[in-house]
This record gives sequence, structure tokens and C-alpha cells, in this order.
Amino acid sequence: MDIKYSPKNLEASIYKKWMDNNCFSAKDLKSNYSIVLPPPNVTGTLHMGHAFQHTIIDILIRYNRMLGKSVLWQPGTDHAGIATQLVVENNLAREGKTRHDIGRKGLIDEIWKWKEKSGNTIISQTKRIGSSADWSRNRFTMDDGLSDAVKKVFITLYNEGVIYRGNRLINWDIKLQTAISDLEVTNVEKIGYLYHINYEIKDSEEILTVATTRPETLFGDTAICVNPNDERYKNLINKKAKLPLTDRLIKIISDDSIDMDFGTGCVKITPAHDFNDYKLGKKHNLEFINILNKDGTFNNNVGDKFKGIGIHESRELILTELKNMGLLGKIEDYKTTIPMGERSGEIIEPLLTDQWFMKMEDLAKPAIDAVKNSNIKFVPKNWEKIYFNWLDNIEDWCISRQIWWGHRIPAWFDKDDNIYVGNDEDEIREKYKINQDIELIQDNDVLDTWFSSALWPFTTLGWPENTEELKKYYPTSVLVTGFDIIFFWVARMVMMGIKFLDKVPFKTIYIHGLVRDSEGKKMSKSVGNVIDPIDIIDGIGLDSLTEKRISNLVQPKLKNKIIKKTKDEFPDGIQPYGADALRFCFCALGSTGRDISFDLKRIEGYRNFCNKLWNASRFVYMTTNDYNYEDKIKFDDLTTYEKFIIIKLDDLVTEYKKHCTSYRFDLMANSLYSFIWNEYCDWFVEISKVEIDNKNEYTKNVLIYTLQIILKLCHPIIPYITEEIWNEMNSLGYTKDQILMNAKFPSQQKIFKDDAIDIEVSLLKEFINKIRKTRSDLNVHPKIKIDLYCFSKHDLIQKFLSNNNSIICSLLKVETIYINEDSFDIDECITVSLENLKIYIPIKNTIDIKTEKERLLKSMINLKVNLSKIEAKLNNKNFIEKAPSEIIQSNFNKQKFFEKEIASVKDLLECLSD
RNA sequence: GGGUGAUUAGCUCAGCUGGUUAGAGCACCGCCCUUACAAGGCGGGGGUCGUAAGUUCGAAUCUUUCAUCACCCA
Repeated sequence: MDIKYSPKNLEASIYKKWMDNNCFSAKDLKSNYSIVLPPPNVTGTLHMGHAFQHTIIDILIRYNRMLGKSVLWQPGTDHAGIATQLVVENNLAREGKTRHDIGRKGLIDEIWKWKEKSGNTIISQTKRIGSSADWSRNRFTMDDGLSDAVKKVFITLYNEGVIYRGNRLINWDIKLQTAISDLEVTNVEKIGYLYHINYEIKDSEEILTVATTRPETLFGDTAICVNPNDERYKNLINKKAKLPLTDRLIKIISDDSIDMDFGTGCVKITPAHDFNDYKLGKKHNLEFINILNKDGTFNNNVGDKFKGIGIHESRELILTELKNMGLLGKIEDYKTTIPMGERSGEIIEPLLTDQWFMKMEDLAKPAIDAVKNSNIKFVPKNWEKIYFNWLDNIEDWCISRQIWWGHRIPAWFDKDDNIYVGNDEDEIREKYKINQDIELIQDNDVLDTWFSSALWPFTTLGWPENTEELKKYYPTSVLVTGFDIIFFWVARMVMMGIKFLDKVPFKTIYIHGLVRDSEGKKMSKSVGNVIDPIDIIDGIGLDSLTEKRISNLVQPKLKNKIIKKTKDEFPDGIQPYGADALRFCFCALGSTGRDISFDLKRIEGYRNFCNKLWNASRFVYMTTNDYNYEDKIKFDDLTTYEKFIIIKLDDLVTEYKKHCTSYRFDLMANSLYSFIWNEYCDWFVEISKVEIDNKNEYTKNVLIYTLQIILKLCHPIIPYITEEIWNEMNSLGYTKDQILMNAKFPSQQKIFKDDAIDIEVSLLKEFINKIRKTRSDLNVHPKIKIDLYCFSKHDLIQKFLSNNNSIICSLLKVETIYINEDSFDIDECITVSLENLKIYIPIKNTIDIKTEKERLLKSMINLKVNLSKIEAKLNNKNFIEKAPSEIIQSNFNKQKFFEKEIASVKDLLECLSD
């Protein structure tokens, strides 16, 4: 092993070793464990969120593989329709081209090229993180097999009437010129205005004032609506009003749903351009007038004056016109929510178009039941509520998109718009007996990306073929994903899984948080706070990092701000921390599903931990290389501390397993960290040096044994370093297993707990800690050896002192320990007392008596406060009567403890006054 | 408007089936380059657990109020 731990040098070769030895593919074993990777979008590169998710999955996968299960991690990528097409269109735009210049086939060819590039980057990044996915089974949502499955599902659902074509109001993205689903729309709160517009009433002198936030949709109005109980307007119901800027007369209707307190209590109804109005329009049989072209400009249904103007540009013009006509009343400030397209960032317009829909209600029911009946469990459980809430109120899903990249809808139309659904044109002609002279045209639209994603857990396993993999690995064991796609993806997979395989797609859904930057902000390209996980692994200079962050900025004006912020946060760029440190960090941050603020300071600590493990291993190998390791531990032959470490190690295995099955990765990481650093390194390794000096050869066996188990426990989290250290373990002949990732996970030994061991070890630690503290308090130089005079009448204590004599001497830099039953006078000494034991330390140096006294007085106060708290409790009659006896007893013990502490501090103080 | 979660040390977070002297890592202070490790060792300081009330012998933990923040749905 190298003297220095440098992750960069070892990680590449280790991954290759695993690949060469075919470690990632599933072995045919009895019990199965499988996870499908949430397929990353082929829109570019992986971000921190992916790295986090992949780490969690890899931990579960490696752990279960070591448990001896037949494990499949199914990887793949998603074509991500709109998102990917946008990326490629943006690239075209840089060359001054649009998709229309190169046509449908040309664009799709371009996107496939992009997909190759991006897909490969994603795979190599995923590998770099250490993911042990079965790459031989890598899938893409637009692979032939998966595409066939998509068609089959569409056709089946169409034939069952679940998928239908309808003319409905949908969310229309005028920039992308496609329909999008409700989920792809985000509502942004904005300060806007409420405009009051006056309408003349037909055959009347009266004026009706309507309040609206969207005056520009006026051309599509087909009614005015008031509340039937509104006394102000009762007389106007069923009369007609003149629609400004047009010649049309529209009806005044009434409906209970109108809020009398909103605006004037009088609202305009635009059934073809507003979701609420759409419902009212249906209910009251109103006319639906579409006023928009697909690109968001006004069509022929508005007057010539406004035709061709973009709806978002038209408001001012219309208001001016209304004002000139004297029809514009007051304008109030008003907070509104504006629907924005998630991908395009454009304002979304409701538009009446022909689209394909999926009926959801019947599909949702079994998906709800599956979670209610605990066939699927959410971890953490509170996400169930969100899941139920959405499914309980589910609306039909608009599945067609007017873009080019994706699964083309397997439907054909003849010239009379009759619909034929099937796998291909030939099949349809044959089935419906349509001869060649009737022209059939395939629907131009493609399916929503999430349609194919919803099938991912079974299409990747070969469905609709009943493959061995499908039988073996479906349902998968757990889904690891973020809460942001519970509706988009998770719920739909559950519905489709139950529908087509009659079984839920996974038994557990582990929901993790989002990775944010160190200030808790969402990492986003436009803010310029993105960190590439690979840059943390391999390191990056400040210049390259800055360059990455400011290239292709959406808002170039932020450039200087981003440059400055990056320089402030990473003055020297990012060091190469290695994949293991990053993984351990993610593991330690993987608590109960809350968001993660990612701070490089944290990862540095875990890199140091890896370094610690590295050096501890080096120590073990250096001290044992001449030793004949025996695989089994002869427990009875061990020293007390050796027994202690073996018991602790066993506890660690138990704890680890518990945390892993309850998805508490943070606790798992913490228990490993503290055992290895604070128990194994700080105590056991130090003590082993003493033992080895004393010719206790067997302690080497314990060193190696413990390290072996530590490596196994650590491996799922930090696979590279552990594999490398294991390599040495194997070449030294300490194990026959050549590859750690294939080794068997340690089983619990269930060694009997022995109280005497605990007592002796805690006494040893207390003894050492106290003297260390005293040394430090008295400012005794670490190199100076001291003598200890110990006085105790207790046999056990005397035995303890002689048993642990060399450990104490070594760890405390003690020359000689004098043991005696009775105390005697020694000049110039400090007293330290433990239970049933008094220790004198002759002071050879002068000490700063004043500071020391102050310190002792302070701790005295602290102790007295604590004691008085306990005493107050014990003097409380109610406490004695009502509290359980063990609590009372423990308080008595505490009382005793504090009294003793106080006495000992008092002793020390007296010593100092002499 | 409805919902969910959060608020604990300077920072990031554990702890919440009520009983610990309220923990960890990082940061900070002191001593030490001791033969695995200065990416280290040893020691130390630092928190009235967001606010106000309630239940209880006992509340960071349970109930309620308010405040602030974040997210989701409409």
C-alpha cells in the first residue's frame, strides 16, 4: 500500500477490476433483490442529485449483494422528450437554425447523435461514482423492445377505452407549441392588476362593471356571470351586455360558484381560455370561441384591428382602446398566480385542442389501495398523504405532445378523421380492411415522456415477453427517488404496474431530499451555483470551475456576480476528494428525507476519515506482516480489551443492519465513523501497540479480524478504498476472497455480554481520561514522564491496576505506578480521585495556580448546580411517589456521583492552596 | 386559501414510543511534528433546544397559540 492515500490513483483501476471480473451482473442465487435506476434524462450530464441517489442505491445494492442475494441493479436513461429536444434545438439556434430548417427526420437524427454523447457521459459519470449497476443490461426508453412495449400498452388501453381522443381545454405552451400536462405547469405568484371594465346593457341605460385580471381574453367571452343571490345584479340576469371592442352581445348568467366579494362580484366568462370558465361554459351551454393561433397570436375571431398580435403583447393596446372608449374603470393592485411552462419558462395559455387522454380514475383506485394495504410502503411514511391527495383528486392525463422527439402515437387517420390504432400501417389496413387507395396518415404527435417512464420497472426486464428476469426481479425491492416526481413518475408506475402485471412494481418507496448548495439554495445553471459531482471527485481549478458556470448562461448579466461568488466560495478551486469521500458524505447526509445543504467542509471531514482508515490499515499490515493469521477468534483467550472490541464490533454489525433496513443511512455512517475512529483507532490500535510490545502476538489476530469486518461494513459506502485495502489483505494471505465486493457480509456472533468487561474497560478509559486531563490542565509537556501513586483498599482496583499497568504507562506516559493500600504524604502533588481510588501525581513543574484555581472553581459551580437539580428532584415527594423506581435509583446514583466529583475537586483545590 | 415539513452550539445536522450532565462533524482555543495518520494526537470552551401557554412528579420530545422559513396543491 502507498504511504499516502490518494483516491485518484486507485479508483480507476479498482472499477476496472470489478468490470473485468464481471462483478456487477446478477448471480443466480436463491433470494432476489432488485432496484431499477430512475433513468436520468439524456439532456446533458449528471448533477449532485443523481450522485446522491446513485450512492444510496449503490449502498443498498452492494449491501444486499454481500448478504448473498441475487442482485440486479437495472440501469438506463430516459429520452426526456421536451427537455432533450429543447437542448438540441438550442444548439441549432446557436448555428442560426431552427427545427423547421432541418425537418422532422433531420432533427430526430440530430437528437440521436446528442443522445449517444450525453448517454455515454452519463454512464461514465455513473461509473465514476462507483455504481455497481449491471451495465450489460443498460436500457434506453426508446430502445426497440421498450418502444414495442409502449405501443402495446397504448393499443391495449385504447381498445379498453382508457385512452381516448378528445377536444378539451389543455395547457398550451406557446413557445414550444405543444400541449403539456398539469404537472408540467408551475404557478408563479406575481403582483398584477385587477381591471374594471364597463359593459353597456342592451335596452337599458345601466352599466355593468366587470373585474378581471386578464382583459386580453375578452374577445373570447361568451357570458358575464354573477351570483344568483347577489341583490345588486338580480335584475340583470338573462339580459344581454355589449362586449366591448366587438359587435357581439353576450348573456348575463348566474351561478352559485361566483364569489360576490371578488372584484365587483361580476365576472367575464371565457370558456375556451380559462379552466374555471370552461366548466361553467359546459354547465351553462355557452359558446366556446377560440381566439388564439397555436403560436399565441390572435386569430380571425378577434377584430381586424388586433388580429395577429401576440396575446401577451396585446394587453396594453386593449386597455388603451378601452380607455379611449371610456369603458375602462379603476385599476387595483392584485396578487395573481400565473401559470408558467416548466420547460419553456413561458406563460401557459389554456387552449381548446384535440389531444389524447388517459382516464385515470379506475387506474388510481388500485394504486391507492396498494399503499393503504401496505403492499407498498413509503419511507418516510408522511409522503403517503401527498400521494393519496393527488390520486384522490386525479384528473385525466393528457398524453399527447406536439413535438418530434419521443414515441410516436400509434394511431392513423383517414381523410375523414377516422381513427385507427395499431402497431403499424400494414397491420391496420389488414385489420380494418382498408385498401391502399385510401390514404392513412399517422398522428404527428408523440407521447408524454412519462408514459414510457411509467412502464420502466417491467419494460426494462423484458415485458411483454415473460422473461426469466421479469419472473425473478419483478416486483423490484425498492424504488429510490426524489419527492419531486411522486406524481409524474412514482404514482404512474404503480398504476401501470398493477394494470399490466397485476403486481405492484416495488415494495418500498424510499424518498430522499434534494441536494442544495451550501446556502440551501436549489442548484441551478441559471443561478450559477451548480457543482458537478465529478469535479468533487477529481478536483477542479478555480478558472475551469468559473468557466463551466458562466458558459451558455441564460442571463448573461449575472456573469460577474457568478464569477465573484465562485471565487469567494472556492478561492483555490475544488480539491480532489475522491469518490469514496463523496459517497460517505452523501451517506451521512441521507437522513429522513429532508433536503441536503451540501457543504464542501463536510466532505473534507469524510476524506480525512478515508485517510484515517487508510493509515490504520497500513499500521495493521506493517505490524502483522510476519504473522500467521487464523480466521477464527478464540474469544476466551483474549485480553479484556480485546474481548471488549470484539463485542463492540458485533454490536456495530447489528446496528448497521438495523439502520440499513430502516434506510437511516446517516446513522449507519455515523456508527461506522465513530467506531472506526473513536474506538478502533483511538483505543484499540493504541492498546495493541502495548500488547505487541509485551509479546502478545494474538492481538495481531484481533487487529486483522477487526479490520476485515470493518472493511466489509464500509464497503457498500466506500467501495474503492476498501477494495484496495482488501487487496493487500488478500496478498498477505489473510483472506482467500480476492474481491471484497463479492465477499460475504459479516454475521452477528452474538457473543455473550459480560458486565465485568464493560466495567473494567470503562474504568480504564475513565482512569486514562482523567489523568490525561490533569496532565493537560497542569500543562505537563507530552514528552515528560510522570509517576502515579495509587491508593485503594479494594482488591478489584488493585488487580485492575496491575492488569493494565503497561497500557496505562504507555498511553499516559507514566514511568512507574506505585500501588498501596493507604495513602502517604508526598510533597508537591496533585490528587485525582476515582471511585474507590485516589491518585497522587507529584508535580515537578511549576503550574499556574491562579488559572487552575479559577478553572476548578468554575467546574465546582457547574457540579453544584447539577447536584442541586438532582437533589430538588429527590426531595420532591411527588417524584418519589410517581416516578418509576429505576429512574429514582438512577437519580440517587447521580447524586452520589456528583457528591464524589465535588469532593475530588475540593481535594484538588486544597492541594493547590498548600 | 388548503396542506406538509422545518426552527437544537458560529455552520450543517442527529436526538422527538416524555426521565441522558442535550450529542456529532466542521469551525474555534491551548499543548504536541510521539516510530499508522499534522488530511494527525491529547485536552478545552460554546446551546435558557424559535415564541407563549398547557398536560405531567418530570418536556428539546406530547397538546395548543403565535412568529419566521421552505416546499407542495388550488
